Amino acid sequence: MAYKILIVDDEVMLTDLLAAHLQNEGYITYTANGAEAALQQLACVPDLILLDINMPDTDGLSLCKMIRDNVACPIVFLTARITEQDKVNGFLTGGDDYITKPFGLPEVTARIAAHLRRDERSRSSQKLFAAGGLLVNLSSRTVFWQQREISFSKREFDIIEFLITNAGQVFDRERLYEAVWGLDAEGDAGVIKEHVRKIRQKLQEATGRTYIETVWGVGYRWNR
Amino acid sequence: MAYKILIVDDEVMLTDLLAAHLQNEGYITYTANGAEAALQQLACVPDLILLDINMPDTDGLSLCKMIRDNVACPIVFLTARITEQDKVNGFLTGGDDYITKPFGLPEVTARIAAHLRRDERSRSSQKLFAAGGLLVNLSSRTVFWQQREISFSKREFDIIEFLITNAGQVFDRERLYEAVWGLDAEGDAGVIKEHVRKIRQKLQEATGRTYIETVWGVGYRWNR
DNA sequence: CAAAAAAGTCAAGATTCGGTCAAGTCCTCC
DNA sequence: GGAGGACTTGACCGAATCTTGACTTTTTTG
Repeated sequence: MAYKILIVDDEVMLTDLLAAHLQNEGYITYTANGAEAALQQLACVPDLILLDINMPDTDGLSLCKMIRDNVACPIVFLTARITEQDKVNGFLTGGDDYITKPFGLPEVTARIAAHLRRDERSRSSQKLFAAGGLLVNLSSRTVFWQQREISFSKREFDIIEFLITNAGQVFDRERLYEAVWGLDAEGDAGVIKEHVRKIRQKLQEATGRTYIETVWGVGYRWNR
Repeated sequence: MAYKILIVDDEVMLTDLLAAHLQNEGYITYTANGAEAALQQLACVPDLILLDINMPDTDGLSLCKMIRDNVACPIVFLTARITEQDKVNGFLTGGDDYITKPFGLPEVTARIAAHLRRDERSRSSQKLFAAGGLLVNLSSRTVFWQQREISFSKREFDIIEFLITNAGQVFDRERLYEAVWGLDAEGDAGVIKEHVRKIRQKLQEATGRTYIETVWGVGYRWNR
């Protein structure tokens, strides 16, 4: 299967060069020369994004956040340099990487290939979710905030697990109930309300946020 | 999109009954009354298979294996009972499920619907529409303009979703009402006027345009 | 140009939904 | 067999949303 790569940089010369090179390597490429164009191009649902975070007239961090909110693929940053501050700001999260300018084309292709391989492997069985200080480990069924563990009951964790592995998507209570209790479970999906309350309470207490958002009239959604 | 379901059982009465019922639910059905027929029918590339593993003259396990080697869709087993040994033998793998005989038709349809939904989710989890700076995400039910979210209520978003997935087409209020509220909904399609007003208001405020166009005497249309 | 028809606006009442709580049941581990 | 935690249930309340109907504006048509 051919991978789709979205290239975002303000310099047309550079995006074209990269696009030509990557097409040559067998990738399908999309380019965008600004923040707005980048967001539009997300509709192609790329497998990987090459992103210049130092584009003029663009707030790199919030563009990056927008991208992450809408697609779940690795982002490789093209940048003059990454400072410690950048890392703290959350530019780099789990699946991401950066390449400092100037760079050679072989370096770019090598990194891309490595990321796609890793992504491929981990997508099917990702067991660890990290999001802004919160660490959810599906294998050991534990949740940590900073160094401190937050304990959840079975049902509570099941709900978190389902939501977090489908982060960003909205599920109504029926679907959630079905997913956690099983297809043939009978009972009132209203229980979810109570469990969600408990989960939120614990998360709020420990982290100051609630993570699970209500979409009124529709259902719940895990917010990264 | 109509899903294709292959029904495999040696009892013609049963396959016919299931086929009739599922067609009624809007599925496209194919039937096979033996192992050989089943393998031939795989050519239709079904989205889900209902399979009796206790057919006479047939080794259920190897038939099942053959099927899996050729198509990658969930299989729901129809069986008298599943023993622990069956599970060990590998009848049940990741995406699969079983229904024990005797079963009711509602149970079958419920299971099928659930499996198809799950399958759908893993196949293409993000449904994104980008149009002129506007980013509409159907999975998370969010709408962004530049970096800023525009929030819509359930009905409002439902209307946007319908119009945007059928962008360019004109729908009269009756049709829109039917599409969003459901076929059997009773009520006045006049509500649409009010919801459209709210949608336009929010869009106008955020983006400076209205996107939903009135075709006088006919209906509404989403303009990119 | 005036009347009729269609579409848009507005405010208020009706309705639905989600959060919360308290109480009851079930289960497990001493 | 009892204590404690986990899971459910049902009722209630307030808030968000939906709907309605009267009214205004715009467009079409005779």
